[in-house]
Amino acid sequence: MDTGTPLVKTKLLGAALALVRQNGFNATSIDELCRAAGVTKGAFFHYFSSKEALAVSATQFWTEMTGQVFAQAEYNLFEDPLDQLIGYIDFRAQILQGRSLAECTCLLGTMVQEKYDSSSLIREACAIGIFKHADDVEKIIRAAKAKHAPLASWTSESLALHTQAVIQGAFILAKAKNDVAVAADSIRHLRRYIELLFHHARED
Amino acid sequence: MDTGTPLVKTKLLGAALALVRQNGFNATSIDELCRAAGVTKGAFFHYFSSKEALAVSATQFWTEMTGQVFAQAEYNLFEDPLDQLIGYIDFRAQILQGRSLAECTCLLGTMVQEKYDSSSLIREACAIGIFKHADDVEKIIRAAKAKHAPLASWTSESLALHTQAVIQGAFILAKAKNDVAVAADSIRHLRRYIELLFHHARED
DNA sequence: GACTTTATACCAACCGGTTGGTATGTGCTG
DNA sequence: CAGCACATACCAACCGGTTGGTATAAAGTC
Repeated sequence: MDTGTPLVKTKLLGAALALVRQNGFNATSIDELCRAAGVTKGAFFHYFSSKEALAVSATQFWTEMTGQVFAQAEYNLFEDPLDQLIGYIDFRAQILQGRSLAECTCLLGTMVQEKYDSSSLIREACAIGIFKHADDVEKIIRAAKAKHAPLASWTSESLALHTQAVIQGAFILAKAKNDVAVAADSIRHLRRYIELLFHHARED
Repeated sequence: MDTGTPLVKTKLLGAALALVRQNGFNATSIDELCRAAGVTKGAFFHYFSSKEALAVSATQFWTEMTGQVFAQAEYNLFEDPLDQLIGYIDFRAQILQGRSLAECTCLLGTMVQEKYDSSSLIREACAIGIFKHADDVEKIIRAAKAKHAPLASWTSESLALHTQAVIQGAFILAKAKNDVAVAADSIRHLRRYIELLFHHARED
């Protein structure tokens, strides 16, 4: 069996996801990372040329991982694209349940806020992950719009981006309050907005 | 004239706002802070017992500063509370115009994302600032709801928090894209949501 | 198929610079 | 001359990154 990527590298990336989501990127030292992964520093620099390179790899790792989670989620099986969209929103809310903040928040949102100005490489890598996911959501929205609200003035793209903004912002409120419930509340507002948007369009 | 707070302390706090918004809290060193403020390290530790204490002071400084900005904004003069609310949203969008990311994003959102798990003091200080502002918005929403949508099922509190989530999330997308326009787009969706919410209520 | 070469995968020790923080000094004010 | 408001000098710990090295295995050579 060949997994393609060596075990040590995967362990380092896994440790990076956990530690960066908990303490942020700058506060996570390479030594700490190696300790968590049970790996020496030499191994780290064998696989990553720098801490910045690890960050970029981590965003790719994250994007693949989460991409699979969403691709395998139930809501994709719904027939009506509007049901898929609402299903996606509900799925985002469901992910919050029973999870600690570090377990349910977004690595990319966390990292880009720290590094957007100091590392264009990391900023760009985060952007790719975020907007790729937004694009997946946009496909659903576009189909839903074509079917239920073809004349609506809003674009599928801007609504897709808005869903991501709400979710990212919900995480920040949750971190401030140290309680994921407030994030679920905000996602519920997002759900209602989308319902109103499509409900309104049908009445036109 | 006695400003109450010494000039050196104010200069340090001002430098802290600028540097933390640009590079984050962890990436901002005390030396760098002193250099930017034109002050020695001795002066820093004369006014702040630790870097953490500076962070807490900075959140209070920020909350007072932004509190004044919103208190003096035009939208407060509108008669109808719903106009005030829409005016507030537009004001938030307007702030983005012509400003760099570091100049228009929220210190508290930036800081709480970095420190929510590692410093409960900073987390709490950020929470106070964020939820105080949300409370100001809630007062407007409560008045608007009483007048235009008294029977609506959503609470003023959760809608106020949602406005803050959207704005915070919009900043993250803007940082990822390195472009404030995407934030303005999301705030426009927030505006439409509120309009739909109140429009819908009137039809009941 | 024995022998050499080269590349890979790691490791422990170490490096210069920076970090948050301190200890001590100094000038100014009442 | 007491005390506050700073300035200077310094420190141990930690930072990201480099070093010189070893063990293993694949690849080329005769």
